[in-house]
Amino acid sequence: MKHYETNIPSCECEETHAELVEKKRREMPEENTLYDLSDFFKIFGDSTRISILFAIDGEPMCVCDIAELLGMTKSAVSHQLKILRQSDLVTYRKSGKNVLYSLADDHVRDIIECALEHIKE
Amino acid sequence: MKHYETNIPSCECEETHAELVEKKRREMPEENTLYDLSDFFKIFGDSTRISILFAIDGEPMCVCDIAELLGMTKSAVSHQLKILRQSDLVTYRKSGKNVLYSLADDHVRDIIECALEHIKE
DNA sequence: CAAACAGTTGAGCAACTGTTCAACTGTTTG
DNA sequence: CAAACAGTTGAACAGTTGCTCAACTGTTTG
Repeated sequence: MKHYETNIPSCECEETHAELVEKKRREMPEENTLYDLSDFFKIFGDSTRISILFAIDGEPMCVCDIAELLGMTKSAVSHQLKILRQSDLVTYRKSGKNVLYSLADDHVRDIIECALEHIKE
Repeated sequence: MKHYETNIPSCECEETHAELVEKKRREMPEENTLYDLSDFFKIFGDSTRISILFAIDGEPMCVCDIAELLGMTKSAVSHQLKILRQSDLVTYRKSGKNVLYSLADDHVRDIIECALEHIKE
């Protein structure tokens, strides 16, 4: 669509597209980075896990209490906590019969905050 | 399980848990906010969509070129673009046979940047 | 106008995901 | 020690999701 200068228009167009694609290809992040990014967002892409993160924000909570707070079974909560644990988004410490979960770091809060701002529009 | 007023200690513990749960319940965001948040993150939780967002960052691209860049069919890309359109994360304008997609706003960049920082640790 | 191309769309399918259920471990307490 | 409770785990099932395929619309170009 650009550069019809001399005579071969459709060809020029092809070139332009190819060039743009090549430029973009060089600018793209590594494939692994893209997978890491989407995997990271995937964790937050479930309302149960988001709820758990809010629940344990500030003060740690045990599985039993989280389950009651969210109106879910301990099993369901535990399964989700496992995923959050494996992603290093939460930490835990045992306290007698209970296991107290807390947010791993402030970064988690930041990202949720960042998204909350986008949503409120 | 509650209000054994006078003498039983384990009951005290129950009370504490119930109080914590109630406190947390008051601090939790509205249910709809939690769904909105997770729905929002869900969009980013797919490597194809993340790739598309990176692709159209800076300079707009047509569906055909995005497809070539990512090594996917136009159909697959179009399906994902529809989702991104419905979430207001991208905008588009027609240009002859082509449809040029771009990022809807800088907010999108911010959030991805925010997550990228968390990942690099 | 017809052929070629860009893009969209709906149905169908395979893969994935979240919850439930039941069985299990480990700690506390009578 | 046994009962009760907190938590974890794997299998199974239902719901969701992303890609493919084929058919379609709309624009350009010979």
